[in-house]
Amino acid sequence: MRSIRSLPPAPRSTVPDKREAILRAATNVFARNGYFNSKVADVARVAGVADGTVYLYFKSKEEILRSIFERGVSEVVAEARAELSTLTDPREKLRRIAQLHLERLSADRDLAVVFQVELRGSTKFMAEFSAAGLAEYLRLIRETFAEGQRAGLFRVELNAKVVAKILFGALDEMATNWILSPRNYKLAPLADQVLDIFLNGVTAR
Amino acid sequence: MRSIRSLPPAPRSTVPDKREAILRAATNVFARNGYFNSKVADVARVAGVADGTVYLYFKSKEEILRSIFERGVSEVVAEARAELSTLTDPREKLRRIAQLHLERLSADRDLAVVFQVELRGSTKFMAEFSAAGLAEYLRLIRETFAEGQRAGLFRVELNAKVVAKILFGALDEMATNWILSPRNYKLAPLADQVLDIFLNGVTAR
DNA sequence: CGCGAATGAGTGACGCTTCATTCAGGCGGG
DNA sequence: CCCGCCTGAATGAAGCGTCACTCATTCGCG
Repeated sequence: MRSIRSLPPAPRSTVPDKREAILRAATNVFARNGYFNSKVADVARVAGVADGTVYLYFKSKEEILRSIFERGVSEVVAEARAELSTLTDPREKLRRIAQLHLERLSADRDLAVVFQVELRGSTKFMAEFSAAGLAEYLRLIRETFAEGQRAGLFRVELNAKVVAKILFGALDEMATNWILSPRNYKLAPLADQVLDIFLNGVTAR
Repeated sequence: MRSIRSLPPAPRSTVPDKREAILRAATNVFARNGYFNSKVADVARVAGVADGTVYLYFKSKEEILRSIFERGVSEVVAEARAELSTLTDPREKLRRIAQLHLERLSADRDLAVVFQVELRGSTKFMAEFSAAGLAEYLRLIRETFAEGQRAGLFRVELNAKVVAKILFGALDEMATNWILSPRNYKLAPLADQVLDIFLNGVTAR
């Protein structure tokens, strides 16, 4: 295991918002070492605060992870809903969802690692993830698809729930592969390739 | 955290192959509590052996997880290759791959949890997983798809790598959702629904 | 009786969390 | 205008429970 010590602590004076600094640091440390292998002391060092300070802002190590997760989900869902209101064609909506999904993950690789890998690392977090954010996200996809079915664009015999999972799963796999790959390619353009195949598969003829 | 103590230890005499018993027990315990929250002592109790005995068969706790993973992957790839040799149509081959994928996971829920959740819980295991088994599995899908492209069945402009990831991702999401769902539905039939949409999306017209 | 397999209590390290102490800066009285 | 008081934020050393792993001892079979 590589030591975290190689990273210099952030200078004391440049950290105005401690809570924010701790969340950032934690995202970085968790992404590098994994949640269970990360020490609260590492997070504190990278954040430029003392160990004890972490506990002025978070009840426990676990709550730090939960906070990273909650903020990420609420931001992305809000952004997606806002963007979608400007579009009418369900096909364009789905395309925009896919683009946002991959754009957002590729914009912050550390956050992406936490979401794609660390959050999946225990049934407990997974269940939470599933119950809270993922469920709502899948619902967004499902409803958009159903809208397209009613408009006669998509095959009506398809189960919207299953379809939503297929699209999400395909995007999720793109993201996970991108994180694990040593190659340095662009993630976002894959959204269009996925949508191309997906729309072809579900379009009514 | 729920105690493991509620499970009675297996009777001493009924455990002929200790290594096998430990692997089974570990799959069960890891699936219930997560790898990092599981104690070697729990695994030993469920396996019906003493703590120390675990170390006669495995170098470390981590090696137990690795062994579960290696056996699972090698079995499934071997089975898939054998089955595929009896088929000629690439479309049928892909369908069979998808069916096997979901059938195998639904046949052993504990194993499925370890594969879908626990194995993803650290970039380290993920990277290993990716390098070893998953890469080969994706290659199998990709080559089968490319075969169909050469035969004029599938759209030649599609990137076979991306297509393989889409199919895998969709199946993977079905599996993960099934594990996390409290509902008790059949996983395997979803393979056909996924393939239906997938083939529709990639077929040359 | 001998020997390899199995045991499980012990150990040492580790890391989350606590809390007695320090520090910084706003405020009021002289 | 200055100074010392007070408050709450910040500190970081250490307590304390937890667990992976070890090894001296026992077991049981041939």
